[in-house]
Amino acid sequence: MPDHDNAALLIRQTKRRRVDIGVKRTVGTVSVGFAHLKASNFSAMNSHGTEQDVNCSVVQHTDSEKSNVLQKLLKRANSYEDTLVTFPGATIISQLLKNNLTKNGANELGFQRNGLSRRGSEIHQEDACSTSSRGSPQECLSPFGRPTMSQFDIDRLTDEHLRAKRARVENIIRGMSHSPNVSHRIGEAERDGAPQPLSPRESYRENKRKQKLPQQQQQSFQQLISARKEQKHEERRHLKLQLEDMQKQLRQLQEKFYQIYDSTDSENDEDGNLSEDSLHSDGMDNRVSESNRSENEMSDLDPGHFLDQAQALICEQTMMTEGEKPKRDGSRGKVHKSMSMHAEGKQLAETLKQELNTAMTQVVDTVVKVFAKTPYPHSQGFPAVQTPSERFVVNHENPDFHTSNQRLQCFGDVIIPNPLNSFSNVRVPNSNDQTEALPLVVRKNSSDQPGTLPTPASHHPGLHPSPLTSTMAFSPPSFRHPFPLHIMGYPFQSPLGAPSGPYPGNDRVSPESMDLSRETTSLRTKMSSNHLSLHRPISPTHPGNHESLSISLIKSECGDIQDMADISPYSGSLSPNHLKKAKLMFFYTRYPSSNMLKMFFSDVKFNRCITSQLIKWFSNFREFYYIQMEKFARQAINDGVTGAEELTVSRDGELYRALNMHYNKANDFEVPERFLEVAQITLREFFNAIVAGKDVDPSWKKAIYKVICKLDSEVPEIFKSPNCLQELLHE
DNA sequence: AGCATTCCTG
DNA sequence: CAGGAATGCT
Repeated sequence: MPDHDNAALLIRQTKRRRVDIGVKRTVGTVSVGFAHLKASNFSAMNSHGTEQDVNCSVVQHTDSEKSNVLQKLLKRANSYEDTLVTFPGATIISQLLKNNLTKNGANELGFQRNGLSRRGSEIHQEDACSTSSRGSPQECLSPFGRPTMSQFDIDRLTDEHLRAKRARVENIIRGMSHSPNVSHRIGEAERDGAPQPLSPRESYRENKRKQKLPQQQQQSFQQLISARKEQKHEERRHLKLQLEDMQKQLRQLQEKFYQIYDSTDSENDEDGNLSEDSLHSDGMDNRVSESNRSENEMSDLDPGHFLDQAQALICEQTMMTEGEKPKRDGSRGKVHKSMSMHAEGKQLAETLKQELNTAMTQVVDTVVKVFAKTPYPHSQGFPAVQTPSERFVVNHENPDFHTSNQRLQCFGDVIIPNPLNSFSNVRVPNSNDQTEALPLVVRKNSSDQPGTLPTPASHHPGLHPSPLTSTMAFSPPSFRHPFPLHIMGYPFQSPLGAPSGPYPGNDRVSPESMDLSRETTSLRTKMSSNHLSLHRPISPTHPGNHESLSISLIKSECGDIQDMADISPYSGSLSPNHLKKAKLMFFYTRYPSSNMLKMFFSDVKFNRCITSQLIKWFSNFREFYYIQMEKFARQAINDGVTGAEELTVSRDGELYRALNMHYNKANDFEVPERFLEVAQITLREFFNAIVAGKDVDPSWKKAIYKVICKLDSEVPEIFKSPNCLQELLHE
């Protein structure tokens, strides 16, 4: 929204206003200029608002969602079938498939809502499945539901598909909401009987297209619509007829099927072996009774569903479909058992087995090809043709069952039906594979853990391609410790602090610079990543020159190449201990002059870069300090504090804890009392200013800064010693 | 122009 | 904490 933008711009502009107190930081003198003082709005409090963003939506997988996931799979599996080639001799299942298609078309209203023939198209499959997710979820449960189709069917469906697509595109492009009764989503308009409200964006698009559409085209479009409606009605009648026909055939097939399996079951039972088939003889009987359904119930069974039942019977996994459907004692049951049917049924069973097997193989091939990135040899690696019963026996006994299920999780929202577990020889990701994303950034060893300096193993190979890294990667472990020191340009130093190694001329060596055990290594990280990875590789012929080369790189980056021969490894950069020292100094001085810094960091070879960095440090310190002050002042106001006198800064207070955590994280330095006083003054200044409403002034902090900058106290002399950290922290 | 400082961002 | 932008002083 424009208002938002303007507001943001305004905020930014006001924030951009400096709060420059104009402290001139020349030697020892502190002068305060007021003329140009400006202040800015503080936005520190905004950080509280981020909690609202932590509104994580927890995805809970309910059963219904699981079934949805299952249907997603099935949708995909159905679409995969479109890529399958026609199986030679696929007579029965082909017929089932064809009938299935027509039946779906007749049953699902969604199929007709475009007024176009979309049989066999992926869109239709999507519609059917998505619709069935609301109504009868079982319709799309099996990827084997339509495992094959004849070439004629494919051609016809493809043609219809193309026609449907073309017509639909025409509809969308030409006719979008020309008539109030014709929305661009015709199906919705027809179902709801009212045009869908359009978003402004959509209406904009429509207007654009409206202008380009002549009046005549609108009329012709309406004619087209009505014509297609008629076509649709006719098609619906035709489909109903087809459906009835198909249902008859289906019933016959079911009867034959059950008769066959009844006979084979009895045969198997005779030899005493409880084969998988025999185990389901009871279930068979149940299904036989189910074959006596009413027409309406039969319409809920598509051929794919029928095949699912067959699989379920064989593998003792009822495919969950029947349980949800109320069983009726059909009064029109017709169970014919004749010997001629028996022979015919056996042939039917064999054909069914082969069909199932072939379909399974094809589906699996397709699915695996789609899912597994690494292609595996087509039709290789599969066991010899098995009977469906052999193939489906597996699940509840298969030792690989659980791993297979786990493996399925690798497919995300796609779940492969259990029969596919038998593809244990297919190379798909399993539970032993890497399923979680590895962190791209290896967590650095904290220097809070003494002696755990980064080891070569912790380096991501892609992040540190420098020859140094690779060199060190082959160093013996005992050599690892000085590694970061070399990178940083630190001398290889004995723990006693005496300079050693190839730096005889180092008179500025300070032991504290070696005290890396506690400090964080941000600087080291930066240096190692910038100056080693991004710059010229070290010449392999000069393996011992890492340090000096690094130093030179660092120095040249600072634009100060003077006195290269006299470079101390310290002078090139500020160490983490320097930072620590600066933080401790902040307890005494908030506005140190550059000269003061030079005095207190005498072990540093100053140049513009170093000076700026040190000044920047203190600027950052102040920033944090004032942010905390304002935050706590506002918090006190919100808590009902009325007088600044109530505000105190004590060592057990939250404010002190925050400050101490920032400047004295290790808590190994005794914060001077004076700092508490200054902090309390600062806090009260903020409090009073806010209470007085001065914070409406963009430069309201200038007065506070002016006050605080005068409260600097003398930094103890011990800070001038390069060894001050040891002396301070170990007494 | 150079520098210091604040503010913002990552 | 550093980099960069903006700003203002000298």
